[in-house]
Amino acid sequence: MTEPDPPLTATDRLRHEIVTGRLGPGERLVEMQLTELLGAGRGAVRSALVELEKEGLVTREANRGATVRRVSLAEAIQITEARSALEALVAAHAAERADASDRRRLQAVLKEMSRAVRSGDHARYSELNSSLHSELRRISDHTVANELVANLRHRAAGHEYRLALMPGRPEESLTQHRAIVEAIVAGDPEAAAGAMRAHLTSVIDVLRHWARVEQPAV
Amino acid sequence: MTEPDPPLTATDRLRHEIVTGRLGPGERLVEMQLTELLGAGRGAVRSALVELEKEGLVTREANRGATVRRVSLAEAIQITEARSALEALVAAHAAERADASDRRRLQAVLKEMSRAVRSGDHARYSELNSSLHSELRRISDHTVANELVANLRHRAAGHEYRLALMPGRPEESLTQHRAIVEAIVAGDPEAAAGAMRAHLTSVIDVLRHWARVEQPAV
DNA sequence: ATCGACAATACTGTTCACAATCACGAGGCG
DNA sequence: CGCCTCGTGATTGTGAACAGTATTGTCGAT
Repeated sequence: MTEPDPPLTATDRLRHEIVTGRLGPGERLVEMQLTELLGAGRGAVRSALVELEKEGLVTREANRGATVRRVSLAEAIQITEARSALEALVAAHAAERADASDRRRLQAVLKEMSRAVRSGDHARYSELNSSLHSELRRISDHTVANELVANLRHRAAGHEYRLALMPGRPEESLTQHRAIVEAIVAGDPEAAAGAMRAHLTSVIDVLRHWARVEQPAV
Repeated sequence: MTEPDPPLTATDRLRHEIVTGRLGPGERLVEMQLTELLGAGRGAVRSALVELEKEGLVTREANRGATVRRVSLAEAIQITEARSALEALVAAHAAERADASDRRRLQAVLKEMSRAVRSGDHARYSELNSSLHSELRRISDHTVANELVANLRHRAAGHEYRLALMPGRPEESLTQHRAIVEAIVAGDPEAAAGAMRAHLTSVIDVLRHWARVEQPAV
């Protein structure tokens, strides 16, 4: 009810297919086929491809068509670095602006996350993680940074879905989130930015670890 | 000869018209008129409008057409904050990767900037400023962050062109750039990031100053 | 004179057909 | 046997016409 009108566009649908992995990296995106898949005219499909190219989810070569973008681990690291810089900014702003009710809500989400970790409920934890970020987005009220962050999260989605499966990772992630929330509740922008950076730095470390373990190239 | 093929697209031309101010904020962008201005078909024009909307230079309302985006001072500040976070990252990476020849080039550019300030040559200084950023972009080798920065610079172009005209501003800017270059030459990522942040923080301060001086709204 | 219905206008959004381009493979030629 | 040339098919890129929608101007009633 709070949302007045979410008329999912063709672009939204196509993006969803990509970030959820139903259209895998390297897959060809033929305009005519997408018209059926998305139930839209070729014009709308073309427009969607142009948009998603700007978002970094799709590559297009002249006269050769579009494919789902293949993002290397090196690029995933860059994406997360950029996210780190921007989310630190968001956290700092949130720390400056959070009022009493905001703080209560953040602590409530955190407590639920803690519960989800104890019971090993990954799906629930991931969902709460989204809630937390959503709260930060709202509180920070930093449209520009938040828009860029949303884009970057989509881009790296293919690499980050594995994070939750790492043994011991949820516990580590939880303590980091706790540090972030505490800094914001304390109204300390510097600490909030630092805690957020620390969180994403640890994500980057995991990615780097994989870079060493897995085959370097395809 | 060094550039193999720069076939300026319709999008590039339209973006140029906007960032240079030849198409002012709020101006209506009628597709049919743009076909003549850009020498392209309506399809290409539509595509360009979609792209520039994603870049934040244009707003489009359903069935009501597109206009040049009006970016408020508050938004310009947000844009510069995001730039600050990302350019700090770029500077840090540059500090880590710069080799001997990179350092020489940076110092050469800096020396020329100093000369341009002494002779009061604003145009030359602005040009060298671009050169410096271009060097950082190359040295840092951080595709993701640099792409976002380029976008943000375009967005705030309408507000930043006035900066150079402020009395005493070039001198202040020069010492800040010197600090950045010195940190990179010293190979100190933390210092480089800090110096870059300080530079853009001072830009933000100027914007905030204007926010108080000028009429809040149009 | 003010307001509402209603027609005229000016666009955008969509569809269709066709031209342009590229990948692939067959066939000729050294 | 390798390489170049030339069809052929698939797919993108483009132009023109048409439909849909918001805005503006007009006219009559009150």
